[in-house]
Amino acid sequence: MATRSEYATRPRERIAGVLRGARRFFSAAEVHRELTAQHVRVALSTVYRTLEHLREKGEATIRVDDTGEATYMFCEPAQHHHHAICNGCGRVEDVDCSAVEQFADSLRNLHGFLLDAHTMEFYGRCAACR
Amino acid sequence: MATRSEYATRPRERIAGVLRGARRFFSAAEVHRELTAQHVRVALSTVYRTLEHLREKGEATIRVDDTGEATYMFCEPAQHHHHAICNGCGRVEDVDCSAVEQFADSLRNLHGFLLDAHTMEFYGRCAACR
DNA sequence: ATATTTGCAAATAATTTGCACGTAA
DNA sequence: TTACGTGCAAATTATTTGCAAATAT
Repeated sequence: MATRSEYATRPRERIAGVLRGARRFFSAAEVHRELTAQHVRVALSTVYRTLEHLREKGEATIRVDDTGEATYMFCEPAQHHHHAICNGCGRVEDVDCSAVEQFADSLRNLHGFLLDAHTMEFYGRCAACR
Repeated sequence: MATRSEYATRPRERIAGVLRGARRFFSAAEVHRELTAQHVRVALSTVYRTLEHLREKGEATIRVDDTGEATYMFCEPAQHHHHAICNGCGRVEDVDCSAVEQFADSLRNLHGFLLDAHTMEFYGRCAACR
């Protein structure tokens, strides 16, 4: 027993390589396109499975963009933080925000709402793109 | 000229009626299911078109949920505010948050990031559900 | 009248799945 | 070996579109 998965295969390495290439979110189609450009043939379904696999391992974060497409990015365990996404290059910066605790209090006071979780994203221009 | 659309049709009234029924987000499928339950026959494509139409008119807000499904809710012009979504009943409460201005400043100072827009959502239990 | 809206069926797009074959350990 | 991974093609799901018929103004 103690069946642990984890085979280091070429397709997986290449897919992870694409994510490692830039700190931004990639859709399965983008990863696949990138690999094709590198003359690496991988099935699109494998890209989907691998991205989901990375997420299960906690190595990647998922984000459903406003068109409904799922995108992934390498992202540390993420002790709660938020993302600032550049509209120019897509680069993502982590934003720690402890001030959120205050929101939680006012939410309870003003709305009687008990906070379990929250998401925040900021869009704009990173230092390099503006 | 001055071609203005806007026909008050029965399907549109019924679809709007569903949204009016609860202050929460509905997917096209949910609206359609609801109407079917009310013995109102409307094409699913009409639901899609009508929801999108309501959004264009500024009467409804769209939200792509974590599964990638588009959902809509009636929502006032929305002088910038955020949503507190109940995990129990889905009810949505508006959360005004002027404190965000402060975030904008620290973002610029800490990351050199110029903020254009942002989104925030809070999940938890509303007063009625906890 | 006539411009807009609807229903229906077919087309897309993103994602998932079944399965025979390939491969890491 | 043999359990896990991959490719491929077919199946799902959510959403969109073309077009003739229905409807609001």
